[in-house]
Amino acid sequence: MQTATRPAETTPSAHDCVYRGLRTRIMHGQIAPGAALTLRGIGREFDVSMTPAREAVHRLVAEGALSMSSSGRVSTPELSHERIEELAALRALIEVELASRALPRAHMALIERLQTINQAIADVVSNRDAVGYIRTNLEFHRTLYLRAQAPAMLAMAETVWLQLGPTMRALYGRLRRSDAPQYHRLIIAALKAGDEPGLRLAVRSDVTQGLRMLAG
Amino acid sequence: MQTATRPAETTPSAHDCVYRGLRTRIMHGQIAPGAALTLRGIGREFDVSMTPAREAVHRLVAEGALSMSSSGRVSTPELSHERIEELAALRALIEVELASRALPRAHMALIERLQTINQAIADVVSNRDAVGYIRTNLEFHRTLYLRAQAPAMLAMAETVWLQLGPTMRALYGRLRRSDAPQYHRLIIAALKAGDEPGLRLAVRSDVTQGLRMLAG
DNA sequence: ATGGCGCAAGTGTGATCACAACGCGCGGCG
DNA sequence: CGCCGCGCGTTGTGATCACACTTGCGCCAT
Repeated sequence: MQTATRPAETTPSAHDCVYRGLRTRIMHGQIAPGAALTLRGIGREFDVSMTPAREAVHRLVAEGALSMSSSGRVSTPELSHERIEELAALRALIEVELASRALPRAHMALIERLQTINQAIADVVSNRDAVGYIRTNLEFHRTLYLRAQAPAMLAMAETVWLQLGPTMRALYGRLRRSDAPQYHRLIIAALKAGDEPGLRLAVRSDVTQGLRMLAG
Repeated sequence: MQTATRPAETTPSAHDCVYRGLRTRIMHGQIAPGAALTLRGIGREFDVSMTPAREAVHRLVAEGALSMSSSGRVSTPELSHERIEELAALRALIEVELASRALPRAHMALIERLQTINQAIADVVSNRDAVGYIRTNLEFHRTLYLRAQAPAMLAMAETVWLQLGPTMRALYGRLRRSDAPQYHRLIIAALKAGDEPGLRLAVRSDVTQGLRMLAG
């Protein structure tokens, strides 16, 4: 089965390829909550055997991105309100810290890139593109947090994003279209002003605003 | 990641058994940093084939408990000072929140159990039992945080403990023996008094005190 | 004696197979 | 007409095997 393409000199291990593919799909909300997955189906889709598919699925289950029934059947989880509230609180805790650490290192080039991404968000919002909205919104946050130089914290934040992925799409349906970049502008303003309390409040508000209606 | 699920009457799968065995060993500091592991060796030790051993190892690598070289060789990681500082900050963020959420639900039976565990800590400390100290100390924190009714946060905290596991033992060697339960007593006192700011400070101090000397 | 080279043992990866458990649908019975 | 039981297809699990790659050790040439 490993006959098709081997162009690169570095070996991109199959299970990692499957893992990344599924991971971005889940994080971007391309899989509905409650959807079932099968190892053979995944293997067929990615042109690998069951072994790499099983490893990728187990890894995602371990990270909370997928849930596994007692019989081993795998599906995307449907989160309870309590769990959504918890994950929102975790986002607030970690991302406020990441933003605070990124603040002293945020120079003008970063702020301009954030503004560019924010414009892209406005575009996908006007196009009713749910997946594009989630992806671009996460890109905004990741771009800011990369400046914090805190890989372990960023990994934790991405794990939380991953767990919230499938429900994000459901959230998008109820979300008012126009208020998407509202707190993003506050974040950018606080970055420009070097206002740390304002930045913390803006990030916390941005993270909490959408999730509150799902949890409450 | 989810440790709360009961296996019920079903036979626990082999890879999960290997995973839990390795996980507790790593978290308790029973494996030195930099030690190498082989899939066939693990399989031989747990009397399973390579397949469950590989899954368990990959899962631990995904959680940051083990590190994998470019050739796929697996060993326990040796953390940099920056990473230790990050993980300590994460502990502070998450565990302070967990303690704060546990405070309104903490009744007398819980406080008594914490005092019992604290006495056990004093015992193992006097016996120079590093592994026992780490295990009992984690039991103290877990017992408190279980009252927060926040499984996602607790899972995050345990992931951080897991990553710090191999270096915890190295920390224990430099640690003053007598000051171990010092902040624990402050935690218990704050719980008794219902003093939330005091509790937050005590937990933050307890989490940060030992790790600061490793990171700085 | 020492440094480079090649072979052999060992390791991770992925495919395939045998097996047990679960789910679902069909058919018979009340 | 409805309900229960059973059999087949499907799924996850774990063992085994073939293969590519790394590693480390010994041997030969300088």
